[in-house]
Amino acid sequence: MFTLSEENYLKTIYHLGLNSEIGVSTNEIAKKMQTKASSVTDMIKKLSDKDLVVYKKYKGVKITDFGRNTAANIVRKHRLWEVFLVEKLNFSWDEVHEVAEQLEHIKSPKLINELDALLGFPKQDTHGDPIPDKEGNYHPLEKKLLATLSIGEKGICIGVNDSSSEFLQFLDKQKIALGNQIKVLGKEPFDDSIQIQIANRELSVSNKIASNLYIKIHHGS
Amino acid sequence: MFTLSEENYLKTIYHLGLNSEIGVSTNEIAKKMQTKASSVTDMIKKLSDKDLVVYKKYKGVKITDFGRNTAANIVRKHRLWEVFLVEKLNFSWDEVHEVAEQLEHIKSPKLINELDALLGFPKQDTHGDPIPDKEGNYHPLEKKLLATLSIGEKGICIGVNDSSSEFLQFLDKQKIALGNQIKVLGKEPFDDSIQIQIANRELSVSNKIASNLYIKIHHGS
DNA sequence: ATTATTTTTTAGTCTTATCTAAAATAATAT
DNA sequence: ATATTATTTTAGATAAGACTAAAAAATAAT
Repeated sequence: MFTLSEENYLKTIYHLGLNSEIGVSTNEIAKKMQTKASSVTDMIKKLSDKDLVVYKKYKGVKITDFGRNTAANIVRKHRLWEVFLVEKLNFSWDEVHEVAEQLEHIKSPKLINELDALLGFPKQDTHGDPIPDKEGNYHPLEKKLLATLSIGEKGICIGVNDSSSEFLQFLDKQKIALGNQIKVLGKEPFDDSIQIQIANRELSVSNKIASNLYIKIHHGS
Repeated sequence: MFTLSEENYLKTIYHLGLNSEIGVSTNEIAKKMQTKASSVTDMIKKLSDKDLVVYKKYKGVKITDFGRNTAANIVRKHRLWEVFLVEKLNFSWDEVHEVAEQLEHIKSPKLINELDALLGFPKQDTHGDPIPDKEGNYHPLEKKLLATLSIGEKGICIGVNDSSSEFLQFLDKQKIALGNQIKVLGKEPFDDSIQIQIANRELSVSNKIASNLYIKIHHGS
């Protein structure tokens, strides 16, 4: 079994390493975890001793299969708890993260599998992120950032990149929700803002917003 | 906010002090928590610094109003989670304790109050113990140990003293459940066993069992 | 190719929570 | 009242996880 700290480091390494083949650097981890590089080095050695990562001095870390599996299980717990909080306990999607950060460390396989069943085996969490199954497998959604769409393209709003309270509350205020259909009406080169149609309304959103909103593209029909 | 360790010590002191006016001794705490007396002394000082207990050297500790309130809140969380695990996640009553020990430390007032609502504001947990309200108040049930009843007395089985898996599984096997009506048919002086009638069956239970089962007495009618 | 800069690691310190062994105090027995 | 025993506290050590400051290695710049 792993400590709270080990689990948090592992999760960070897992997320940082998802979209890159090369190792994750010490500084990257330190920045993400708001800690010092020396603390990261210490912890990396512990994770390496436990075969969760492969560590080469000055070369960063790479997660092992065992580490990836362990991390996916923590992510599974985090996301299932998020769904639970929203669906069963009336949390809004900007309130769930902090509590899920705590709940993800609870150790009980039965608990999490029963929770999964209670929620009807959801495939995505409330931010549109996929929920790994018991074996750690999941299907990443085919998605593009709104900012990368061309004029005329349309799709469904399925996730966020930044899940800070501020951003999520902004979306709520603008009545932009997951599941909404979005169509790009125009793009303004001057400030890179984007004109969109969403739920029968027309809206102009800044590039910053558009860079944090994931869209699932309609293929074919 | 308090550390995991502080919360666990406080909870133990709260429980040990419930039925006695005098202070709780260092050794009592050490025994209950499976730790050493010197560790208890160290922690007692920390709890005292935080005004959770009053500590006089060599005289044990007494919990303060603030400490009692804090402890009651942890107990509230523990017992609500137990109900949740049994009612919503198909746990049996002998499986809940270990997981609830973890869940009771999750910090989120909204979480626990919504959970309370989801469960329909239960007043007792699955072992018959009362659940404190938000303010830390609760009504202890009027209860007697089965071992203390006289021949002919009857009542309802409402709680257990020992909530170890072994004991709870024994009760399940004997089909003794909370809510069952029990009548004392006889007492055997030789081994202090007790003959009872429960749900139309007659049963002889040992003194050890009878000393761990709480009965709510029928008054009047 | 040698500096200069950035990144990473090491060495040493701090805090929290634990322990053992010894000292101090309290309780008990004679 | 004093000696014995039991309890509690202190002193010092250890391990985990974090930090600062300095050294080492890798990268970038001239």
